[in-house]
Amino acid sequence: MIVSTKGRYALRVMVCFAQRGREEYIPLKEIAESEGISQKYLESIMTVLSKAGFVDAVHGKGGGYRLNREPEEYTVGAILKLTEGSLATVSCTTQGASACSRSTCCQTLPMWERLDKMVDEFFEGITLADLLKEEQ
Amino acid sequence: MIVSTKGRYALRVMVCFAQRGREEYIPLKEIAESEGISQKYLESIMTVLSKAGFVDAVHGKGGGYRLNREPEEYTVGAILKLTEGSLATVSCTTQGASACSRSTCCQTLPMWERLDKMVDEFFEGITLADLLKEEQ
DNA sequence: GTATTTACCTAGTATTTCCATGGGTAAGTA
DNA sequence: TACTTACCCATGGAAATACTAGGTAAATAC
Repeated sequence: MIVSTKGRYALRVMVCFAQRGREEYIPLKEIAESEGISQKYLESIMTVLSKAGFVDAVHGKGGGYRLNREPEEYTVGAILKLTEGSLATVSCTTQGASACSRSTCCQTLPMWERLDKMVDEFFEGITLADLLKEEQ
Repeated sequence: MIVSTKGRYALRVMVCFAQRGREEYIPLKEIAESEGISQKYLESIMTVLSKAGFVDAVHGKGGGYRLNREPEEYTVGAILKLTEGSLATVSCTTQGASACSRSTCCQTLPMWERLDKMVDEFFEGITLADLLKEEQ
């Protein structure tokens, strides 16, 4: 598995906010219920999104969260990298060249690097606006 | 991370066998030492490769393992699927359509399915022979 | 036929990551 | 002042990961 619930939840929630527009603030409780996600768990995810400036937060009644920018301006890659920390497919490529003693002669490393690049380009090529258009 | 050490070790070991040809059997101990992998851990991986008919095993002195087929006939995908069990990037796509109650209306599911397909085609498009040619 | 070498089998275990849960505090609104 | 909301910190269970340990069975060499 390359993406855990944390990143997947973050993405789904961001899609929700994108659908709702930037007119009003939506409380976390509402999003958690409509998406069927644990409210407490979602809190920790929203904190990350908020601190990174992906969403705008307001306390008190009538408060909640909303997007800070237009859906076109968020790539799936940016959201996932923020919440997941890394999207590396193997640890070989994450830890830098010095981590694995065999990196200089490893026959499989170039393949992992190509895969990482491909996955990164895939995620960077999709925005929230693209996901909104998605139909089943 | 999409591929754990188990799959990565399996791949590296298969490359080793491919490099050594099918003339002689190579004992696990030799491979483990040259690759710097725990001998005992590698045992469990070789058992899987052996049972699947990917390698041929012979007991006693002069015994060991060797490839059963030519390097061109092994795709990276086949080796990884065998040892990792699954190469699904998210659990949404693994557990079948019924697993996630939101699969029919999920705005992100089509993206995960496209990613899975892309990754699968990537791995299926590379053989052991291709890895042998790899240069750093 | 005994010793050695190798693969094969079963079980256990320490560590880490994942996926939350619980309880409180601070900020803003009616 | 009461209420609603975001924010903060600590804890815990479950599963996976990456081994480790100790034995058994098969083949070969002497």
